Amino acid sequence: MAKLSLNYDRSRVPLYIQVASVMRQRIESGRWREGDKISTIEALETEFGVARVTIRQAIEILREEGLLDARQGRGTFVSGKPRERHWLNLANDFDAVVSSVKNNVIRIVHIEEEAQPPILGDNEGTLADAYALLRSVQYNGDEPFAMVNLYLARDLFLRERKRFTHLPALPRIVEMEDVTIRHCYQTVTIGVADPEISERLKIGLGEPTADCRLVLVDDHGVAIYAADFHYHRNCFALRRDLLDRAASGKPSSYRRKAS
Amino acid sequence: MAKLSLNYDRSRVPLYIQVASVMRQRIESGRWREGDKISTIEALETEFGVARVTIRQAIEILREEGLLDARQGRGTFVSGKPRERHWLNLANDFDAVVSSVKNNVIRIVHIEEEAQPPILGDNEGTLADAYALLRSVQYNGDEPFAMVNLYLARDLFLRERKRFTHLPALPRIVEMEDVTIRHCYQTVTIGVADPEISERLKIGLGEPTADCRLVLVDDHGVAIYAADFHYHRNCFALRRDLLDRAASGKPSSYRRKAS
DNA sequence: CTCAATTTGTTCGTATGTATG
DNA sequence: ACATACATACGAACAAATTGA
Repeated sequence: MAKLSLNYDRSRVPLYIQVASVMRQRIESGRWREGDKISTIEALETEFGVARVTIRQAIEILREEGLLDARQGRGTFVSGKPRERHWLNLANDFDAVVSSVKNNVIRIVHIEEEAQPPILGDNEGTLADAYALLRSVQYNGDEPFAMVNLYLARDLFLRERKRFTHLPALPRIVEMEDVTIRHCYQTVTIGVADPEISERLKIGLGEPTADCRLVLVDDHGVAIYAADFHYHRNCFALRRDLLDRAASGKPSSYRRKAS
Repeated sequence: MAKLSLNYDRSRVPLYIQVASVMRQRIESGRWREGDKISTIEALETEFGVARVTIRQAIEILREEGLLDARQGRGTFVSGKPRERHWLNLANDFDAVVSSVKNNVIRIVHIEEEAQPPILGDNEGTLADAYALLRSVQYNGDEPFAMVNLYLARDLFLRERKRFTHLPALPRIVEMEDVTIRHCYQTVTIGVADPEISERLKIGLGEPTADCRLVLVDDHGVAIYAADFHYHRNCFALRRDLLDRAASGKPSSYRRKAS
């Protein structure tokens, strides 16, 4: 492996933190299993191309996290696994989105009844006349795992102000008989925590998040609902079977179509 | 906004880099538009709760990236946007995956004909007898944007060793008449760059990546193909319309089902 | 039991980076 | 621009614990 010091310029993050990240990854991925003795400090020194102290600093970080246990004269051992990750599975169809949201424990932390409109992408419909902004945090027990900025068409918001300020908006919108949802655009990207997200999710500024945008477009082409879900990166996963067309009538297995 | 110094403990990343991340985000998101004069250093000092020099260091980073232009006596201006992001749209069905892979410019960088088997998830089928490991890098022009570790059932690999060592494997597997693909499991998570990825994608160690795992299971329940795609986070996006059931016969709009 | 090899723990000196006021 | 304090990183030497011959 090339010297890390060369890669160092690329990231500006302190070296020992970079090394710790990689080691944590090795434990998570199972490459280093619980109970294993990991390479000696000297070996890691060579592998990563950094000084002894730097390796020790990285080990110290993981020791504080309970992942490593270093014993003088014996070696360094894997003493635990990171908390289970990726327990949140992003819904893969509209019904699943609605029902997953329905059971969420949310806390509305900020409301603007007359907010700046959201910035819409190319194919995300046209803006409504006005929007309300509802900012909420979603909890799993005590742990915040997502922050949501929801731009809700103001006329819809005003119809049930009380309700929208306390409960998830999506199920209510679906219930409205005079609202037809034509499209539900979903975009998943990787973002970084701004001060607001950092504060709400208790993560570091600039740390990555899974950003999931959901835009509902009605039969007039208007984006009546535009929400940005910022998920804690550790809980986020999206799983699907690209060949599961049970609902679509397509064959559930694949053979070549033509020669 | 709370003092940044308070959040600092959470991330261990140098303060001025955190500040730079937030400023970059503001430019990307359009909150600071090109040509705009941004707040004075004094105002930023107050807003972020950090020292003057720290703000200046952050501005210097963005100046090197061509995003900001500081003029003595006038102020600091937004002078550009980050390179267009999220140009890569992850395929949403199996055919799209195959055809997107088909046109990829890849370079195989490492081969193990008898590799350790991959670690499979709960519902990703059973292991084949043996696997070959093919590591490749995908390019967009000169820019590497993804690194792939592909575990390919060894019997398949041996059938066309030459071909598999030069061209994307997936299209070839689909062509094989005696291979039936029953499932194509896809899992998207956020990972971090290990030394290998860091080196291949020219990004910093520990920086986030979009990790997309693809597992093909045949009609015997065997995982004949297990690939981990590690995408550069800036190019990655997943876009879909959760109500687009054109192919499925479901209604293409949504009204409530029952009272 | 002792010795040597191995491995982590500790300390020094030096240079540079980060952050404040 | 300066003075100050602390963090990061290197290399090297030595101390202490463990292991096995």
